[in-house]
Amino acid sequence: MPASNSYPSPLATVDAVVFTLEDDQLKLLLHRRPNDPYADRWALPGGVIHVDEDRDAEDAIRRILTDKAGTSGFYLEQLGTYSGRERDPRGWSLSIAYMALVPREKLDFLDDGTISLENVSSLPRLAFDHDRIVGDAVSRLRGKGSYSSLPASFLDAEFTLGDLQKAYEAVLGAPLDHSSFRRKVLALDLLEETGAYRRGARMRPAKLFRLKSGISTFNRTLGAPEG
Amino acid sequence: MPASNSYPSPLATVDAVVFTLEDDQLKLLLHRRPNDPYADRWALPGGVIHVDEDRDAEDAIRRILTDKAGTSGFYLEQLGTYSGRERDPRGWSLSIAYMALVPREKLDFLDDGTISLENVSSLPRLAFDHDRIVGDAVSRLRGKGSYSSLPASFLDAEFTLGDLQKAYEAVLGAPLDHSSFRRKVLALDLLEETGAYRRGARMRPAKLFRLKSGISTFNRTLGAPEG
DNA sequence: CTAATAGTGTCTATCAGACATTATTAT
DNA sequence: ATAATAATGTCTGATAGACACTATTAG
Repeated sequence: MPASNSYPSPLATVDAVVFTLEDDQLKLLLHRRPNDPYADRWALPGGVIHVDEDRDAEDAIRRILTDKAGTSGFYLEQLGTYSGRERDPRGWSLSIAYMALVPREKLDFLDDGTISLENVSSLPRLAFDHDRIVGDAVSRLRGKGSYSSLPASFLDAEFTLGDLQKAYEAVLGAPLDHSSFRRKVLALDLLEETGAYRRGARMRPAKLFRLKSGISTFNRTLGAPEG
Repeated sequence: MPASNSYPSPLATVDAVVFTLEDDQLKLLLHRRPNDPYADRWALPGGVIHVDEDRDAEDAIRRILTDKAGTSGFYLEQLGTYSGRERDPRGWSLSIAYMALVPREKLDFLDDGTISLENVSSLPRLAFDHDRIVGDAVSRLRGKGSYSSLPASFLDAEFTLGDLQKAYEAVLGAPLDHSSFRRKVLALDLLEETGAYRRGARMRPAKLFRLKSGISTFNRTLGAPEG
């Protein structure tokens, strides 16, 4: 319920946890802060909403990610909003946090030391409350990974079942049974064969698949995140 | 990444979708707007964040719900943030939306026509983008209802398995098999008997249970929201 | 007795997980 | 032939869903 004008509005920003897969490892994109507060500390890429330019908050984070990571057309989902008096030393602030899943090849940034890909399991301490945001993002990714086709967002449009299984394993952090994985994924009827094959050194060629339509949520679980 | 001060911040508000159970029906709390825009239209209860008074956004919505619905100590979860230039005719705005689950007896409001409980399946058209927020809230509630103990939040501290099943059925919008429900709920080991019984007219007394600890997410599904 | 809800027992189709086996390529 | 990955086959224990049955109260 938007209303009156007697109260000052808190500073509104957007931040993103950008996941990608590199060497079968789950990594995320960090940005080194040039200025105070938390100068030189790693932080999530983000920025201030431009009310004259951004149609909504999602617009704002897409603009910023295109600027900082040279990427567009990726999976993006709102994580939640982090707010309060304590999270920024400059005062009451509010950040709408997003989670993005990007294939490694779509990321294009200057490797000048201000942007870096870090392994999710060995992150440095981050600025603001960004450690907490990353924790929430990893939980969400793991959770959704077990009942949706989310991990396919890390892959190119065409991929093999082996690629897909590796993506799921990286997301869930656990190995999956080869046979069960294939059986269940194919039973979900989300993939279609392209007709082509990928050939590699000294091995049987693998069928290439692509995602069928817009369906992305399963009824059956794929891996076992827990017991 | 909170930052500079050259851009104006959008108006920041909080709104809540307050669910409750009345006559085994899923209902939600609406508030009739006294002023423009959308004067006389039903809307979600909400209000502006008071940066001098509220520690964070959750604090703000709790303050407002206590004022408008006379309730506190209920289940509250952030739904998401709705933002943009179009959602409020007065300009770029941002609302952090919450979902609350409250037992009917804990709701205490004046029945003066400005606050009302409406059946979820027959809602009037709401102000702003509140129809969309309610839709998202119902989806979330249904989704979580099938793999968590969320629906128990509608009940008092002590309840029978029959009460619990009715809560699940109201949330999921479908009848559940009596025997399977009991078997699965008890297997989850989330409940403990109080030792007492509830007696009713012409029927066998039912054991009273309470929720055990803070656990609330299942590994097994309870109802079938889909197939 | 009956009505009403509480609570238990059992059968069956399905399916996840484990594991074994066969297939196809490059060297 | 061998190494490597792709793809298929089969067995088994667990369990969701359906349904029938028994238990305990008030009137």
